[in-house]
Amino acid sequence: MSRARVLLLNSALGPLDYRVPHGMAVEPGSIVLAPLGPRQLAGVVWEAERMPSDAEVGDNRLRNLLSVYDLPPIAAPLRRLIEWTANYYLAPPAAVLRMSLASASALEGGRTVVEYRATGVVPDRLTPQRAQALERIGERQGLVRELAAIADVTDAVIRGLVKTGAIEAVEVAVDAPFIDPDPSFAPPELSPEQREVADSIVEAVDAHRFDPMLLDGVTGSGKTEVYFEAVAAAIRAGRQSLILLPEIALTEPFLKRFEKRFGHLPVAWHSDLRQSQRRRAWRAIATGEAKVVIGARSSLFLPYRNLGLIVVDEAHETSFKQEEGVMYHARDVAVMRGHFESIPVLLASATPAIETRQMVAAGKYRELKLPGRYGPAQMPAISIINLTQDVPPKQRWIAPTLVAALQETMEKGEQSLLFLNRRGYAPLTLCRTCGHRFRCPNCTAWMVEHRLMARLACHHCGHVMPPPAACPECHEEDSLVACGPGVERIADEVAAILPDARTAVVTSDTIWSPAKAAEFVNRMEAGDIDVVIGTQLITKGYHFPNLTLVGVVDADLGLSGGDLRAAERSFQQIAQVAGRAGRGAKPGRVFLQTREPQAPVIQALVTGDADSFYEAETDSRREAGAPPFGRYAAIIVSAEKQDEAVATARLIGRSAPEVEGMMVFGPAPAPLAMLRGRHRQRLLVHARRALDVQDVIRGWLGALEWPRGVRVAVDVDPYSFM
DNA sequence: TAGGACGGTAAA
DNA sequence: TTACCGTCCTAA
Repeated sequence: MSRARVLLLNSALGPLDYRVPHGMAVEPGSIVLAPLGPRQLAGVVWEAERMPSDAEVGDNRLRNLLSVYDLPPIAAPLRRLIEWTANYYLAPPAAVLRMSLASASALEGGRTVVEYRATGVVPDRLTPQRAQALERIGERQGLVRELAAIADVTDAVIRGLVKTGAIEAVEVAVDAPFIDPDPSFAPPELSPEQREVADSIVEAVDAHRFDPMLLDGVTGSGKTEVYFEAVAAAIRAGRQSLILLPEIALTEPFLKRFEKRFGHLPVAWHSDLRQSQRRRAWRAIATGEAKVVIGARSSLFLPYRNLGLIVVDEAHETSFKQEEGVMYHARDVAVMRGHFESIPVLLASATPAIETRQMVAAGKYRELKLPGRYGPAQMPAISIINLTQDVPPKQRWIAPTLVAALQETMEKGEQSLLFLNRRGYAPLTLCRTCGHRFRCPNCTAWMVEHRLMARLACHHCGHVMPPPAACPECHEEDSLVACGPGVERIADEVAAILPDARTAVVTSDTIWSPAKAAEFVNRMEAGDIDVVIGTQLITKGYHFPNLTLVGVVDADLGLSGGDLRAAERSFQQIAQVAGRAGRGAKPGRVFLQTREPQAPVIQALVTGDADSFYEAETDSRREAGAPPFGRYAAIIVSAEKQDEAVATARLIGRSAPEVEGMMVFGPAPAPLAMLRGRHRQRLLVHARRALDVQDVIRGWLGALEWPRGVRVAVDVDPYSFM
């Protein structure tokens, strides 16, 4: 009797054992359909010794597997990655597996239609109509309606012929195949330095060995062109490449660059794919048809048939950290996948994370440096606007110096960018009469005014309401005032300063699809926009040669959060947005508006001395035992009833084990004490690096029980402390 | 007594 | 997670 351990697509369940019926062949990795109670569920056969089950079930109680899907099995390196991810991030293995089998419909097969063609069989009764049909159809194949049209007979005649066997049905795949990118389509001219770096990556691809690398070069130094050479090498070697990007809404310019280099588009993978696109992409990835995949972080777990290279572009981006469900960091998991697959992993960034720099310093990652900007472009000059001296007028946020710079730039026919990482018109609305503030009913957050949509919106749960005419508290009319600036308000200010300027607001509210991104890029390139006002969405990957002025409206904003990465993130964000200026032949200027000109971040940006800033940041992390020198894990308890959340959090706090090298802080109400209608409490675990803190937490929480409806999530290596 | 809401539990 | 079952309550 043959039994198989199966990991089903049900996160609440561990692995279950099944009987393999006679005539069915399975191996570890086989994708199978299994009965579960009254239902049927897909799953993957696993090595029993690697996936312990909590209760052994006797042979007599096993049920038969129903079928094996006609798909390549999940290969061992991916199975190891799924195990590693589940173990490291304290997630159910099935939850990780679900990311690999991301499309239920893809398992069933590609979409097909039934077409018809002649078989050569002559029907018993060959009526004139039938004879005419067979003669005219000849070798042709098509839908019934099409054949009837060709033969100039009715559908019924064709169907009659099908019945007699003179015409047969054939299933035809409707999904058009993806066209392979051509590695030799338009190779770039690389500088000698770029060529050297590219060759070094290509060598690693050809050697098919695990080789984590940091590709470090200022914005505009041509990192993309360089790693495209490695992608070309992988295509030539017949292997697949995965390029991970942080945001997919703005991949449009990236896709264009790819198409220019390789002649065809890559296969895209992100959460906004339609079901049919998802199915088609998944199958192409699993069969090896997709040679290059551009994807959001979830593309990391897909079952590539023969992966040869992973690139993590803008690797410093914190959006690679998944903040719900399986809370993994795509950058780190990418390196693990490279390890299991024995392939190179390239982390590309102009502003690498301290964690990544430390891996280089420790000799774990190799560093490849691109020295300067490519071609004639120079790095922009960065200057400070001290907001305590160069004061904007009341209810305005752009200082006179920056106003003058905007005017000059526009007069020269060049483009400007104002950066403010705040969506909407104003972050807070209050009543002048009674002081009432508009709060989200589901979250600990203010309702943000969006004039373009004529709504107040919560940025955490999506709750919206029309802007009220009167205060709901004191019923005073026309008493509501907008407090503070958002990008929409800055756009109004620009319109007041430069009445002739053509402006564009670029945020996730205005650029929510690849088509919108393309439209914006086209308008920008055509010179139809003078001033762009944007959030961090604009910091990523755009290349506008005529953009010569960047103004950072509030350079201090990123420091307010106060979490351990605030200064670093602030530096990265401003350095990235500054990098949008002067990417063509014309030199760029950058102004930082700040109230703290002496802050280390600001000084590092102005002097260009990033190294000492990073050194100081790294030292302070080392002293605090913060990542990457020590580790954190957050335990987030949430429930609809506040007392249940508090009680469970206290129970967890009380039960914390005494472990050498580990400290537990809290519980305390989370900064976002209420989110989407759930009350939240947090505990923070700090551990020294060598401690297997996951194992401790597993044992600790595993021994506890809490009421239904209370959720306890563990965020290993947290990035958000909200 | 039928039917609905709720909570607990099994699923191999 | 989902389906099912038992318990308890209410309306008829």
